[in-house]
Amino acid sequence: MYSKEKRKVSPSVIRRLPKYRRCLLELKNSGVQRISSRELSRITGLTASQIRQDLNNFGGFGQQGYGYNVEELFEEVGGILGLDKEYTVVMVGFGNLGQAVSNYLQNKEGFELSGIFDVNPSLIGSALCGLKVRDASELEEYLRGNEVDIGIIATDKGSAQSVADVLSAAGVKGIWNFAPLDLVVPENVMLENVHLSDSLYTLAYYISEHEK
Amino acid sequence: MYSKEKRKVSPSVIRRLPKYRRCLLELKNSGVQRISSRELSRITGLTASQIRQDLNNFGGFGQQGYGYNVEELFEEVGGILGLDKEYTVVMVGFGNLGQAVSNYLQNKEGFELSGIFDVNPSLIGSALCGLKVRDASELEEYLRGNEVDIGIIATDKGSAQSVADVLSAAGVKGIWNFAPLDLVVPENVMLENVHLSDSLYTLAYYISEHEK
DNA sequence: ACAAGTTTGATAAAAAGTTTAACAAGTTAC
DNA sequence: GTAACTTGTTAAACTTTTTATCAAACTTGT
Repeated sequence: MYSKEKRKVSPSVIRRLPKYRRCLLELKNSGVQRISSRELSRITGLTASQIRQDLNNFGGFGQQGYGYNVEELFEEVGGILGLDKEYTVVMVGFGNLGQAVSNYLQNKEGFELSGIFDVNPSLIGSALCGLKVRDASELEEYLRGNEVDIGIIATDKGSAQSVADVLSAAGVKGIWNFAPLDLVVPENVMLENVHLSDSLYTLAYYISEHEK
Repeated sequence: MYSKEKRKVSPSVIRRLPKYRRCLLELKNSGVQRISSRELSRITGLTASQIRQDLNNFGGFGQQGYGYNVEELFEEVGGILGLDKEYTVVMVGFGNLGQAVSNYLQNKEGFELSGIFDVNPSLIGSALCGLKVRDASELEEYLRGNEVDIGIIATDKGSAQSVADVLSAAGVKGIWNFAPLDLVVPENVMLENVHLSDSLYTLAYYISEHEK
């Protein structure tokens, strides 16, 4: 087994990977078997050169004179993104957003929701998404007994950091944070934020900027 | 009225503005009246130089020897983001995510949800978020009779582009898209995406990258 | 009113990141 | 076998982003 140099791949490239994958899935579903960077360029709006260079960060998946095999490349990109693995997930905070995201996860392969936690007594005990909602105070104990890869935080702002601390201490590998603040986590815990307010405000900025 | 040069401000700066605002709000709520870029640096983790330069893209809000007035700067940043205006919003797609986002908007000042649309017969007619859910086929007509600034798309992938077309044709200023695809919109319509899958996959990437 | 200390706004320099261009070498297809 | 095609790779160009610096302006305390 040869170990490839661990050069860091730029964030811009990483953020384009899901788009490539989405695009390849559509091609695959349409029965297309091969695709050239030129064609992909036409479809995605990116330059062919950029597409080739992006993919080459991870290896040479194409063949001169032929292009890329759609199905193979789709799998490769999935592998790069870590989607060939199975992740165990807990949801902390089961308000509207937590419920929506939990539901969303039900249809996602590779991400298995194993526990749901909330502080609201009227939610605790109810069975939703096929799981019983547990009291948030049981989170720490639950994590001791169950290996969890990803913790999702959909609590309010006030509780989020302490939840993040508990999750981090328990050894989760990543946190998907929906609470509107900047969490502090150990550097071995990967943090990905979905800041709805920031996104909406950015939109408001561009709207009002555009009107000038 | 003097018109400032319309130099384009970099995206990185724009994406930091909501963070500044969040931070300033906390300071304001804590009763802090003045703040220097040095202090802000300590709190946010950004460099003082960068903070000053970010703010100076929009004007000189500080005063030498003093720093910034917290409340004033908070308002200024809000103004830059366009949060001093009122936006009329419609939600298209009222599944789990649409409901969660609608609920989220209820507590947001400046964004008034005026219409909710879905195709699901079991939802249509029901009153949620204080509004009656309308049949999605009425969207076009509704937009003719009501001025709407922002359209939120929380439909499935298949319907999203046609909804975007209807919204764009009706003259909305911005689209907040939650559907997992890249919409094509006229350049006078601002588009902001919240791609949950992309975000989750990015997290998966960094988790599996980190394990190597 | 003054001097010492503070802090901004602005400019310039440096660094980092990203995109594009170009082409040799390998493949395909006829 | 040859013409057309397309990748992987390198290098260059470009853009963006960050950091450093300092004169000018203000505050504060005496």
